Amino acid sequence: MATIRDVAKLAGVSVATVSRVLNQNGYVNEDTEKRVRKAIEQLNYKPNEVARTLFKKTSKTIGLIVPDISNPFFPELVRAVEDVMNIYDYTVILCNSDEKNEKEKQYIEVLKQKYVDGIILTTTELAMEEVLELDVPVVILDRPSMPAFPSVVADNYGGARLATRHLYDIGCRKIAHIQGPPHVVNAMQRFSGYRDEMQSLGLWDENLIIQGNYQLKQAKEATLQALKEYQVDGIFAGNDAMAVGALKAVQQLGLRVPEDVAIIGYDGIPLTEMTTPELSTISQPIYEMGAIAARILVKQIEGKPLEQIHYMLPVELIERQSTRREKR
Amino acid sequence: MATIRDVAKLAGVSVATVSRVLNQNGYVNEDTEKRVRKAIEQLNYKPNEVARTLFKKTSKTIGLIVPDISNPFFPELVRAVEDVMNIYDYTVILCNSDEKNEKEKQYIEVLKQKYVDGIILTTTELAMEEVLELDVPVVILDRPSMPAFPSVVADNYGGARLATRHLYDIGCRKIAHIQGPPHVVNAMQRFSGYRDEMQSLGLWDENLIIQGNYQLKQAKEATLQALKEYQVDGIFAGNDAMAVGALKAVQQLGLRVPEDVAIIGYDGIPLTEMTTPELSTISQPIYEMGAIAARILVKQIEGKPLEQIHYMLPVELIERQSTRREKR
DNA sequence: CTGAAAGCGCTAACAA
DNA sequence: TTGTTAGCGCTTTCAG
Repeated sequence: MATIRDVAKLAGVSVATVSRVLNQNGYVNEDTEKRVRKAIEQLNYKPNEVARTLFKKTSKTIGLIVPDISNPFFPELVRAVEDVMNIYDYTVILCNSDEKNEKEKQYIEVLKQKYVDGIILTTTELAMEEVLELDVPVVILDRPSMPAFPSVVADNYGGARLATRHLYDIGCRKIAHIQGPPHVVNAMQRFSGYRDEMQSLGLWDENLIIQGNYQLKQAKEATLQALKEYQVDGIFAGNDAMAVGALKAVQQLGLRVPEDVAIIGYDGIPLTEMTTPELSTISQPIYEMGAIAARILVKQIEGKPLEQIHYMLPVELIERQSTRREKR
Repeated sequence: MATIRDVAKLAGVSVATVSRVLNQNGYVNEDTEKRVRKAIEQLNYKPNEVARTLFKKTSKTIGLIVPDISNPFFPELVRAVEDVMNIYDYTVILCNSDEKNEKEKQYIEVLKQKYVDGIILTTTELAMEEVLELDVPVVILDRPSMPAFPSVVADNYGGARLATRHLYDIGCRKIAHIQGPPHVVNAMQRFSGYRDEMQSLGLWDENLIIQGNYQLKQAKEATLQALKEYQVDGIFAGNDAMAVGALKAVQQLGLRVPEDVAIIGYDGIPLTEMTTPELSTISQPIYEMGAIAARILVKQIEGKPLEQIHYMLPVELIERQSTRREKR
């Protein structure tokens, strides 16, 4: 590995001069510049990023903390972040927190020690103070929590009302909701949307709430249980995985989807097109959420003003077979 | 951010001494050590990783290059790598190559400049030379290609034979194969397994080969086409996504799965449990593959000998509804 | 057992 | 326009 000294020696100039041409910074004679560039070429010299980082305290690296990349909601989000950061020559360190406060803190510590230029955080668990005392730019993604930071989220409340209303529109009157984990903010927002819509339709009934934890399996069991005790003709699941669980439960009981029970999920992950029947869902602009988060992080890093601090992206009803009935 | 100088000053010792207690390296008087530790505590001092990296040329960071994290095969693999590296205090930089040589080269360049301690590579496209002249440890994951490097792969050939044989065992005689992209080594190995098994069963027929590209959509179209032209009673898809495509095609033609056409996929991603009927598949130990790759990378980094260079992990037949018929 | 000093590879004043 | 110099924060000889 050639260093800047080697280049300087070969070109017959000082390292300062080489640094100047490297960073297009300060004046340098045209001829000298040519010589330097030739030397760089010859030695195939690439500046050492670590040394640069040590001096400039900026690493062209960001940290991305997600609960669990193997949860099918996150890969697309991560991909979007990576794509955009890549454009701006940033590299991303991926961290899986499992929503554990302990792991998050640890990661943040490590990231700081590595001089990351910013952090994108997808989590709710993190105690405010921890993040507040961070001296790097932060963007909160997907799970709204701290108004103090820029954030990118989707319209969970509105989406939930939309889903509930859709089930109503196709004729459902006993609409159950499989709820996500209570400590996850977006799950609670979806619940609120469901509740408000049900109340305004005059259909609200506490017995229609099914406890889920965003996992297929648990949702299936809970739905099985619920369906035995209570009659329902529509299910709005808090995410797509749970919608699949509900689908399996309904089918296992010998009921038809959508004729006997209509089902709609939430998130719009690719999986929803793979079931039979295909699942209706509220689709979030996952890729766009990640991309915007990345872009506003870069803006912050570059010290540019954000024209908007909190992004709430619209969601969209995707109507598929699992809710396709005659409208009344 | 406190530096080692601050600690030294507060403890009334030289930085060298502080460094010694930090790295348990060299002798230091017990009392002195106590004073130093107290100072560290008081200032909440954390050594600056970047400075350390510059000096030691080791960053406690590795690069992980995958084709595309949003392809459902990779999240679990990535998760495994992250989990294991985390245990050894390494951090992972995630890179999506899209199997593009250009992007891979670029990433490798960047990773080298950041002094990563090692690279895990999931790709076939990379020209040998590029990687060969890397001076950091490398592990090839999932896609066998270069015997020069340690690798972790699954038994693609054996798995394909197993799948084909399974379809035969449940009574299929016209067994089609949806092939993965020709430039992907593991797709070709699976094809070989299929071909050899079919030949040894005396069922080989070139017309039964369907061209796929590992994508659901394309596989569905191709299968639709194939089914119209040729009668088949079993389909072995080169991966699970294509198996879903095949499933959709078969269902669209009004045929029953598994009665008319049995289907088996490959990979064993969670998705296979979510379809109706649930898909039989050849399950690869995805998490384990990632974990082993990470472990042997660490071993290499630490300069320890590998007891084995090439790992070929066994696969497993998972029998689900899509092939559940009476055996004959 | 401890400190002084050199240097990892780069950048940024400050002079010249 | 260019070179000299002093660090960024850490580790490691080498003396003492």
